[in-house]
Amino acid sequence: MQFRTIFCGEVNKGHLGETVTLNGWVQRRRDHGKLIFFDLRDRTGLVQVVFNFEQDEEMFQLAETIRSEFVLTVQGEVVARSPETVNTKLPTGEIEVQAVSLEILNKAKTPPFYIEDGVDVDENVRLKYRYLDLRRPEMLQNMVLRHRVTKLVRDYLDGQGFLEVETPMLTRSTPEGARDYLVPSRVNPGDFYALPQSPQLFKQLLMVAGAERYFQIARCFRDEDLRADRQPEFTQIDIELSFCTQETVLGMMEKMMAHVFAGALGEDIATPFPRLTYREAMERFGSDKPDTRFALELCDVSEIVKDADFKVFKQALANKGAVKGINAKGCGHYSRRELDELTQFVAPYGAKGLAYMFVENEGVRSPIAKFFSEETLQAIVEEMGGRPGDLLLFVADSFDVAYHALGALRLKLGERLGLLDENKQNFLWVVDFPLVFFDADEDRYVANHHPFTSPRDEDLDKLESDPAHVLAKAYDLVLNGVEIGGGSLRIYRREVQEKMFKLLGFTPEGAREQFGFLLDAFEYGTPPHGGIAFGLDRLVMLMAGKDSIRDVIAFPKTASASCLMTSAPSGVDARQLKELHIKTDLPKKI
RNA sequence: GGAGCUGUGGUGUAGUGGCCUAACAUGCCUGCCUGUCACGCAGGAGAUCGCGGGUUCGACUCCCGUCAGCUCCGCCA
Repeated sequence: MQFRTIFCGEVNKGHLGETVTLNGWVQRRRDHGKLIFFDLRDRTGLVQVVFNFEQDEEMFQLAETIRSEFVLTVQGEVVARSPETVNTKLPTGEIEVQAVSLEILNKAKTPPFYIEDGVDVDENVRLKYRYLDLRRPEMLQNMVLRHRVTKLVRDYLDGQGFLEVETPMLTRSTPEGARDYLVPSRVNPGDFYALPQSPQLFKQLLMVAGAERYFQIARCFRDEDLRADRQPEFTQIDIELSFCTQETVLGMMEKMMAHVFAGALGEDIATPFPRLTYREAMERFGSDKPDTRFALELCDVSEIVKDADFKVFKQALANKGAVKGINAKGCGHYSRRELDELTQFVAPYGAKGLAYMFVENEGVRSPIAKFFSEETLQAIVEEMGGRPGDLLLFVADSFDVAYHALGALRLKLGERLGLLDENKQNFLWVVDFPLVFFDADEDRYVANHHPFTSPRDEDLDKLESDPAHVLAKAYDLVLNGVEIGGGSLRIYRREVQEKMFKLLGFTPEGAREQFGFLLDAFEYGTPPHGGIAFGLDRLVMLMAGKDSIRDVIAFPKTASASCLMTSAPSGVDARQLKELHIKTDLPKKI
């Protein structure tokens, strides 16, 4: 007989008296001799199933053989639990299912770890048995959240007239930017495709093609070292539109974020988002992706200390650097050991030391206090808003090092002082990025964003004379100190694009060889256009409250870019290599 | 390319030179149990302490190397 099939987590008092069919996995078995309870689990949750020896001896004996993670189909009557046996911890705790038939669809080996939330298992094991890890409700919820976010994005963009278009995964390698993943071409021996770092050029060509509004949930690949928020393959919400201004893009994206957060988390996000210029972000927070959930802003005391006779500060200023500080509010009790720890913390960012001053009722206590006049010390304390009980920390170095070190230190202090409010969603646009910066190693200008980013109109004339001070029509979206998206208005005139390539050190021939198709396209009526790309993994990670994008990617890679489940990457057999005309040249293993 | 942390039954941990014939919890197996829900009770099996070398009378413990995972710096247009 066929009964209504129902999800485990959705059985409720409305089904009382009904006989239903349940499919799922055995979460836990509680065997009382002549009475057995199971928690049956599916995507939606748990429900308790009861087997009674007296009701059906044969079925009871079958039930006795069942173990964790067996796959069952159970038919049974939904009955109310007596008040004293209600389980208030379970959404389905007011009812249970009295089994009338049982079929074991499949047995299961004992899993290497318990399928439940909050298990503390080595990530090696979780990744090797990812299919079991994903059974845990927490991980399932992350997948559901990710699905909802992409659906909300699609719905929103569809409503705005965007077309979802797929662009190639096998594309041309470009030396600019990150390392490419290369794919050998069998048909063209010795030639390689590259997997896309982003669909950048294709989306611009779609604008030339008249698509006007394009988006894609696009997989991107970068062969660089990994981090908690960086995987070799990751997903972008890639967006481009024609006939737009920067305001059009930012306004539309703010609405999209509000739509996504409302739909997926039920959270109201206030728009418009605050904006900071790149310069202001660096000066106040030492970062181009500031976490504005807490203050602890950087201060510049260069002007105040410029005449003081302290060698470290003097030297930094003589080298056109700066003396920057941060007021660690309420850290006046820090020990020598804690200060050493902070000094060690900033070392990898290039800071050669960390000067400190304790603000006390009697004045400033510091080993370097003797180098400054009383007035200077007072001016420093005043500038930094110091009150008794505060600790003032300083880095004197180049601007780059001072920002980098203090920006990192600020985050560290924010974390230590418990200032990272997990209930806040602080969106922020960072705008007016420099178009290029000078790379001393390569002895040339390098695009800050990418070579297709448009300079601001008012800076066009500086493109050749003073490129370092040209600002770009570029913008990043930052959420709680994480860069979740970035974009720009693009260059759409051939002559500007050629100037840009020249600035970046391309010869006309070199530019033509690599980007000839783009330059050609620009001659056939290219509309002004621009766009943005969001890191879907990072966005979902933040929404899920996780610290690593691995938790929101179904099958992620480890820090050494390998998959512990499939053992990718792996060697291939000689025949495959021969067919591709590839010889490996590896150092001999000892 | 560099730095740090971690690696002990299936899982999570304890063990910092002889107390280790490696402990605890949980899981697993067997038996008992009709209202449990992290069920309970009794019994049992299960680990060459990541791998290789060294120091030592003696190494899970110290040293060197190596592998794997994690975190960070560099890198990531």
